[in-house]
Amino acid sequence: MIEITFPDGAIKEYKKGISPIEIARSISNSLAKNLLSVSFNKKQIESSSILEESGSIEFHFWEDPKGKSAFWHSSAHLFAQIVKELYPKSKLTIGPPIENGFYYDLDLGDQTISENDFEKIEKRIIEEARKDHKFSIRESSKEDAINFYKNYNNQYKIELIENLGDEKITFCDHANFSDLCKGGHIPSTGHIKAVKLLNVAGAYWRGDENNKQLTRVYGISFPKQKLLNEHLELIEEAKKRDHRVLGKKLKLFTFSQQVGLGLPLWLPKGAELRKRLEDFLTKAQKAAGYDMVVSPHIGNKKLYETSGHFQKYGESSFMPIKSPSSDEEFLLKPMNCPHHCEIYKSEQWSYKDLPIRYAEFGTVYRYEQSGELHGLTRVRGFTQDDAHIFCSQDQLVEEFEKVIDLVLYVFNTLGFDNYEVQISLKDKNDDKKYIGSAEMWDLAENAIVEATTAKKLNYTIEYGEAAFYGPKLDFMVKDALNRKWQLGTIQVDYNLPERFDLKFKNKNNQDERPVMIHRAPFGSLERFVAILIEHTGGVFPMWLTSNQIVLISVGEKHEKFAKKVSSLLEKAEIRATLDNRNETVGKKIRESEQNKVPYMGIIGDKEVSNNSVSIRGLGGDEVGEMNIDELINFIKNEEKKSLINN
RNA sequence: GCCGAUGUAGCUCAGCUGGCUAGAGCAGCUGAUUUGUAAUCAGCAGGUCGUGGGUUCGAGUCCCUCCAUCGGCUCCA
Repeated sequence: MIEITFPDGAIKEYKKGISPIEIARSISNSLAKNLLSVSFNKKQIESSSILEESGSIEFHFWEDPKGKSAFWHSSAHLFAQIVKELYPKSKLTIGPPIENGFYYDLDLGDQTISENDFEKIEKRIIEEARKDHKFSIRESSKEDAINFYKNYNNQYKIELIENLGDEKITFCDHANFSDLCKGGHIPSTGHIKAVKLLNVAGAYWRGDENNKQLTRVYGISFPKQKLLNEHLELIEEAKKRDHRVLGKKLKLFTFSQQVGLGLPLWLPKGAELRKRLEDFLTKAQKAAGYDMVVSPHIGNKKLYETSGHFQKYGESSFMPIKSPSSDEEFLLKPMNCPHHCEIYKSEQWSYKDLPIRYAEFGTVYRYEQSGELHGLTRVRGFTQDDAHIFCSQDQLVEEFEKVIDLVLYVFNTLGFDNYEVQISLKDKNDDKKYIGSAEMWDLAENAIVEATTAKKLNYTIEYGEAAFYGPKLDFMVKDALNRKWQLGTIQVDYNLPERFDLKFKNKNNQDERPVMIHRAPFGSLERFVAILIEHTGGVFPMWLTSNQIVLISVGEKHEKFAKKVSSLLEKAEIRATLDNRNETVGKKIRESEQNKVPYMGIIGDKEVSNNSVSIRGLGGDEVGEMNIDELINFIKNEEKKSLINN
């Protein structure tokens, strides 16, 4: 007998050799029927695996991410089976579950899969799923496994097997199909009731640009058709929040081919919004002891050679600008740090002066590859809310923590509560990508981990994601379609102070090197506004919106009073506009709704005689009739609330 | 940069398997209407169908080039 511990702490005895699905059945049939996957001693296994020893068990269902992942993993197997059937010459490579669905990378040889083929593949998948094939795991020797794939001439799988080392090699079988796989499947294909292939894309083998490009097919599957429909509706809804769509509708920004790719043009409303964000951060930074500086849009190439940026990015950047008179060359400023280093160097510093904090809304230009441009989130000209802190080693962790506070303050005020905190360290196996000594890197990495831990942030560590001069702490936020974007970033840097020979006098009147913190709470104004649009759906908080209230006059005879209200609101510094066009009230309200203006003030006979305005909230909330002073107070109060509440 | 898809008026889209002067709604302009909580009515104007080439008696429609956009990959100081 073996003892099985359940998540609630209950312990039950079972016969040795029992499988998890049998245990589930012993509890209830419906439990077994809905069971998708199982963890035994925290490790996800097959529900048909034989249990030889005591341990803890946890059942996974659709509602559980581990259940979904087993479900999508298994769907990828089914997909692969059908691909091999419809495209016999194709070679399978890898096909993992992802956050929303699964993908499979295929080498199709001279064949192609296009979106037109999806329907027939989906149909075959469901036909096959209905046959309720069992998934079963089978061990294999390395030799047999390699021979199996030699028959298929599949060098990819062979490479995978060869890289497995001494691990046990297993296949997963279902129907007449086998795939190299380490396990974690649903019991049988019958659970898969709906499948949708989403798109095809190119993807490099093992993620390396120098390798062959494979065809990646993305898909998603569900245990109920209804869930698929809901998922597709959700995607449609999310697309409506796309900042590129809303940015156009709300007249915030535009692009022009004449101006150039990835070079955003801010329209008046967008520029206003952006300015308000800048003012908000400027105020917070002033309170946190920052000083504003300004640096030019170009800099001598030598500046970036000193910093090391030119050696790293020069070839793949905008080409240097030559001056007419001599052989000097300038670069469009790709980052602000070297300029701030030179500003620091313009004076002598004592330990008593530190930390020095230079902030600048610095516009920079980077030649991003054309395929990477994406609305406002990835552009070639953008403004960083940049700052550089020069401090002593013993101030470092405290300064870093203060920056975390500032980033969190910005995120909280704007309602970004779903951020991920990522510590980006260097790739230990590829030192060539980085500059600076191992000791410096250790100091920098430790400082970040220490400060992040002290702030009790829930972080993940990503190796190989560091900047070339130092590790960083990134705050990642998702867009409407769940794509992750880096917004806030904080970086520790020992390298630039060295390269620029920065110093200060310490207590013993000796020269000492400051440490540098690079930081940007927004990341860039462009990307931040993009994500803000997608999160708010264009309904900005009162303090930020460019138009707080639209006054709507009912008829011509109300215009005079409406104008008076309008000018009184403006005098009170309320952002109000007057819609006195010769249109119906219904139409004016509709347009105000579409423009996402938070409040509408209706002015007709009643209001003129009462010396009042009737207020309607966005979405149809009736706020009520109020006189002008009340209205001013109301708007002011709403504005204040929107800034404090979050 | 790479893979795939797409590109018709300011915007959203129709235009089947190639066949007369390319359509609609919204927006715009003009006029009528002076309006009470999500679209008043009528008229007008607006497109060398992304670009350049080719096939054809004939191309928005088929083929190729380039450009741009979208979804990914790679990259992201």
